[in-house]
Amino acid sequence: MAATMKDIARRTGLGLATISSYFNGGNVREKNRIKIEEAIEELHYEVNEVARGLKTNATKTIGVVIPELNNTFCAEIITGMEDVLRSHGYATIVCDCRTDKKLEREAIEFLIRRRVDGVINMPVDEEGNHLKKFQKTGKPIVLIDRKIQGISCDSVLVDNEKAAEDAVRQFIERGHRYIGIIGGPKGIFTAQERMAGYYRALEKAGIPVRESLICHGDYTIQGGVRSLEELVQKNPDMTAVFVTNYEMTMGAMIGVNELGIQIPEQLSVIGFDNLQFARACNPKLTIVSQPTDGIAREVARIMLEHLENGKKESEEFFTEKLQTEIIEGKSVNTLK
Amino acid sequence: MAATMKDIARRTGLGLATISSYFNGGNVREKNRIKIEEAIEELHYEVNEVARGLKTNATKTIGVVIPELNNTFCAEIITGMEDVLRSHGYATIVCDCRTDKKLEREAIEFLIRRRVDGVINMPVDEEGNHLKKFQKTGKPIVLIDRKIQGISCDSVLVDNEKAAEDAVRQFIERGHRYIGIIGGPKGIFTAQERMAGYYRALEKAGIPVRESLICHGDYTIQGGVRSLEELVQKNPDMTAVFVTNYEMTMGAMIGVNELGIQIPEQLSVIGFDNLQFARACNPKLTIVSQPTDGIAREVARIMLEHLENGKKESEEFFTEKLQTEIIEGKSVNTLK
DNA sequence: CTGAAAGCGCTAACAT
DNA sequence: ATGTTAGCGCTTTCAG
Repeated sequence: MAATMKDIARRTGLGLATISSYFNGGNVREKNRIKIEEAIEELHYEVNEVARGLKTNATKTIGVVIPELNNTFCAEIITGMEDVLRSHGYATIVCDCRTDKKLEREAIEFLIRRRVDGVINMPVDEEGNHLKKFQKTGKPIVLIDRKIQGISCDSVLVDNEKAAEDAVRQFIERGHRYIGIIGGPKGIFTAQERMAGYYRALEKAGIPVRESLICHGDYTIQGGVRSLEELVQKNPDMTAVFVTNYEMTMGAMIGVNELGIQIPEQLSVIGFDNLQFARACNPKLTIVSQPTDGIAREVARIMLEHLENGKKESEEFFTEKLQTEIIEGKSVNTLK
Repeated sequence: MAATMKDIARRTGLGLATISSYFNGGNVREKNRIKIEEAIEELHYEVNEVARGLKTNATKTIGVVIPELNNTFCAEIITGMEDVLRSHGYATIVCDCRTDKKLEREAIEFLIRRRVDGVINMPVDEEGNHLKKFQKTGKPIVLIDRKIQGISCDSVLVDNEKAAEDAVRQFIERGHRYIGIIGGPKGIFTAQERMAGYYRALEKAGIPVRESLICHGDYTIQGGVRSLEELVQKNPDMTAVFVTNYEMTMGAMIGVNELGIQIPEQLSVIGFDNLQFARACNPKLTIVSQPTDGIAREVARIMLEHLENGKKESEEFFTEKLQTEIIEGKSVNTLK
């Protein structure tokens, strides 16, 4: 068994409180401090955070629930958050709910049982029912990518509608009129926003919407492949396509390759996320780039603020909206 | 404050042991079971795993320490492991050590303090010093991608040497003689093995090794870009290049694009990992594919076996070696 | 500055 | 089958 504080108390002849005080930054006589440190060394003592957590009712652990770890956007966000949280002594338990509402709810319950100090969630269930129970604990929740009515908490979002509008306008300005979109699942907030941006850009330009140019993918690579094939097949006159997340962008490129379509001569493309992938494409892809690292650090910062300063429930909750950026490649053709 | 077992004992008029027994699969009279369930419902009771962990000396938590979460190979492994571990009630704490030995050691200490039941590690420190302390707890360790002398534990590896040899032989059989390699960091085990495979393939074919064709990257995208540029510049006669991980493969493709090199006419390429990326390249990339999901599930399975069956320290430790596969694309030219 | 003692929420004997 | 009780390792009064 691992050494305990009792062991080191016995060994040094000191009382428990002194040892505890040593670990919690209290004042300990120089002579005793040395004795304690020797004992720690010899006994290979390591604080038991579990016991500490039980006593202090704070586990120094944050639960993170995301739809797919295997999605670059999510993975990048987690990397950034984990970095800052751990540097503040917080552990991160990541739960991948596979874009499944039931699993998402179970993940939250799992985290409640483990008494995490806070939850960071990129929600699948737009109703937020899964969060109600955690909300009752009074511990902080920070949402990524979506605000939820009825759950009072901070949210860090991206201006998805503007991102999509900008991308589509880019096509329009270059003379495109038959512009396809590979959107996300209808139930997903970000997907709805991006779709709204598409509509708005067309509307502002007075271009009529054609149903067959709109395709709802599922944010996966295979979905991207299928959607691209479908769009191309249904719309021989389509000159441009906007793809609304990274996985589907990769899928669309696969489709383009496998169909032998030339970019941008036969088809102009604007993708989403992952600048490096865009650079690796030939020709380089124009993409909408989200500030992933900024989101990650912002989310972690907000969470820490709640945790350390004990931000009260009564206070106002923030909704931060970060801006995206279009990184130009050579995948958009200028017509005429 | 959250409800406790005491609360539900009071509410039902039952004793603590009965409640505990209810939660741990013991026999409880039908009438009481109903009362208990009602109380749970009304009080929104959720088991406190922290307290349980303190008592049972088992946190049902596994620590995972990896070099880069932001590396697709790692992210995929984690996804798979987390899936099976959580379905068995285990939480996963992931620590990204940024390929830094000091951070790796700190991560392990962090996990020791949190009393995780086991550690899964894709080690950066080839000496394994960081694991010594955890080893003393007698709890299980499973290593990914590398075996470490002196640390007795199971390991799940990939046959890297053969993987590289196969790839290089593929070039040789198609008539290539000036074959470059973008290897990994010299200190990394998998990188050494892949490099060894390169040497072996050349040796078997009687092709002399030329130093300038060997480049040590750092397993990052930028490293891949730089390495490709360097190889091309130093070796005007190079006709093929083998890239030894995914990130550098993407980097190499970026380099190829930015230098305007035609694949496979001017340069043949074999990459590593990520079939989907290979498909998205134009032309489709030939790659060495690792069985990531297989590794993930195997690692998780081994860990669970230790945890549930209490596999003894005295027993033999396994070293499993999984095979890779070459997925052919159109990026390898046949010379004359 | 240090020691003694209570208790966080749970499990696991041991009684009944 | 159910109740009682003693800790698990720590923090935190409260005394001294």
